Amino acid sequence: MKVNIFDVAKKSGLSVVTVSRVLNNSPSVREKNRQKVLQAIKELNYIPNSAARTLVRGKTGVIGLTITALGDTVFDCIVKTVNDRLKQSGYFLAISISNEADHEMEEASSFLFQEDRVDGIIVLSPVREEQYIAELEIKGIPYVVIDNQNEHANIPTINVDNYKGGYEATKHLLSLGHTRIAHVSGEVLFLSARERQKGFIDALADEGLSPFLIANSRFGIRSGYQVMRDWIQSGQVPTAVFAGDDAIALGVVEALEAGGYRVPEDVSVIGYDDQELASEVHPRLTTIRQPAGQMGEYAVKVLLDIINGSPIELTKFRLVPELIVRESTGICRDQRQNT
Amino acid sequence: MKVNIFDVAKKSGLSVVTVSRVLNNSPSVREKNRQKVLQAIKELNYIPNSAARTLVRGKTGVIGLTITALGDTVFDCIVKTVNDRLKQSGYFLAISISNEADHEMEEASSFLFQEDRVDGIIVLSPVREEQYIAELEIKGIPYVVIDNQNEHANIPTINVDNYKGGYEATKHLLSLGHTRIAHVSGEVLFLSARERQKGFIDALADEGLSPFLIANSRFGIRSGYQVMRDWIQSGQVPTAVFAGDDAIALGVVEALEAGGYRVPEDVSVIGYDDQELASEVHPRLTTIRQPAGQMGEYAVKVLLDIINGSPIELTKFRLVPELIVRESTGICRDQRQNT
DNA sequence: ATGAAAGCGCTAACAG
DNA sequence: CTGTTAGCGCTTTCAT
Repeated sequence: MKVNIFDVAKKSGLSVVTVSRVLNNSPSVREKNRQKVLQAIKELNYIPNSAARTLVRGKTGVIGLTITALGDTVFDCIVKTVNDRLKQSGYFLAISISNEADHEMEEASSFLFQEDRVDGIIVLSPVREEQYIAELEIKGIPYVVIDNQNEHANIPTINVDNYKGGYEATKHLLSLGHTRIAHVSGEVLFLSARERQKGFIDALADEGLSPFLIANSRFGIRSGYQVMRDWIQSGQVPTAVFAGDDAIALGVVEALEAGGYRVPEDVSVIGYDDQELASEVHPRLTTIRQPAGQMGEYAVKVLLDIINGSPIELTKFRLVPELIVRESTGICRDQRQNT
Repeated sequence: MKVNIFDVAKKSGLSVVTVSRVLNNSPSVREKNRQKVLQAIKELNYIPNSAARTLVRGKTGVIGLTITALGDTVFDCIVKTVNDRLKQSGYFLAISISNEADHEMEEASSFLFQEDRVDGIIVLSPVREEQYIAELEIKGIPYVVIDNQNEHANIPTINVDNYKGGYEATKHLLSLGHTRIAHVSGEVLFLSARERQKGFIDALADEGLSPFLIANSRFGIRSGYQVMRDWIQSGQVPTAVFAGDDAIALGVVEALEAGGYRVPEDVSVIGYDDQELASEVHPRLTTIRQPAGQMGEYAVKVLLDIINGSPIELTKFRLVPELIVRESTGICRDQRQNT
């Protein structure tokens, strides 16, 4: 049943070494023999045993990526890019969903951490960052983390400048003539949420303005909906709102429309992330795009450099997000009246 | 740097065999010695080499799962369940995103297929089903496919009864007094879309009714939006619509509200899948829930049975979906007037 | 209860 | 250009 390299050698009338050579594309094999081997491989339906190869080579050829949940189109894009880039470098990608609901410390380790199944790991937006890092350090597994929480950590990271994102989003609103601008943030527990908010406040301050309203809420549609509904009920309606993410933005839009306000005619709404949803919903969301592809690229580059022991200049990257203007933001009504 | 079992043996003053025994929880090790070994392992920070173990044992202990894209909360749930169930059985899960945009045949194989890195594979809702299956069969890798496209294929599958889903969704609308019911389907290229539509038509027929309108469209928000908008513009507004999935439903609701219709007061809308979105959007969507958890469970069970050569009674499962009533459907207005 | 020895399938020297 | 010979790190007989 199980056919191995010896079977192929016998069948092709050559030695295992030669077979191994054609397996590894060694140029030093007579074309005629190469064909014989290939032929035998095909006939026998032979597949090299990866465990044996890994054992002797000392490396697995696979890079792991841990992620906490699917259902995020930005992550999806990152993962796809990582997958492609890795393939180009001759590596395979293995993804592991780390159940964040797992009983605390119990088993922080995904299968990737166990033993030495991967040559390196990309940690994507971890919840328990410290734990992961500690474990990886101990085990001596090369890694890089994308979107980390602890800004002080001196580890290889790929991040996006959330401060700038918040700042730019607000500036966009400002440029449209808005002055009564509110912000619905995601959990301030997240560094990203805090940074976006900071950018928001500073952008306003730079114009001598202060926030019309700020709600420290949660990421998600319902959250945005509730906040906006409450504001409407209390008669406090801004002319523009900067939402902590696209889901919040969607909720805000829903609440606004339910309350009889039109977006963007009556109030403008800008999201964050540029999830797939953002360009499908009506009105299509103006938002701050995460440079997902770039994040994936850089992560792979940094990780591979570390693995190969390449001279590493820099292992901390801070990428910049991009403003995507669509339909949910427009000139401030008050402004329009003046014209 | 690299510490192996011999180092542990030396440090603990015992043989590699004994070390191996404690590694594998063999009961035949004197408690005192077990402690010594454990101690040495800890001090040396020893991690067993999985390649070596795999090589000698003949099995990897990891199950692969291929998926085409993240961003789907139903898949997310399936994957999480699979992950947990597998862990319970002592297996690890490795996920592989199969780039469907890949140059055709070129490299249909994910890293999971290459060589023999996994003991079995769960194929989740494949696009190029036939190709996958063929490859898996040739390589002799145990597998099971969830949500397959080819209804005739005689392979281990876990499916959901989409016909019943479509039928029940329609019956729900019918029970609310609706008679002018329309359907916006996903790509009829998908077996699931065709089956749902069939259930829709049959449910209507059983009441002596025929579809008010049917649009063979695509899955997605914009698609639902466009179809509904066109219907409204042409003055053909149903009192209820059965959407091929939750995204379509969301688009339909948006178009309806943009057109001045209220959901569910003026027209009822039912979705399909019960994506996370469904319960977050306003109004919260009535929908047909996919039994995601169950799918994961059955898939693992079937696959493990195949791997273990257990006497297998059945390898084809057809699970039943569930109607989740929320806010987007209500009594037909005409009906209400009569009461 | 413990250990010595024989591989698991493959590749990396080192000859020829 | 091709083959012989050692292992890679671990588990598994088979003794003791």
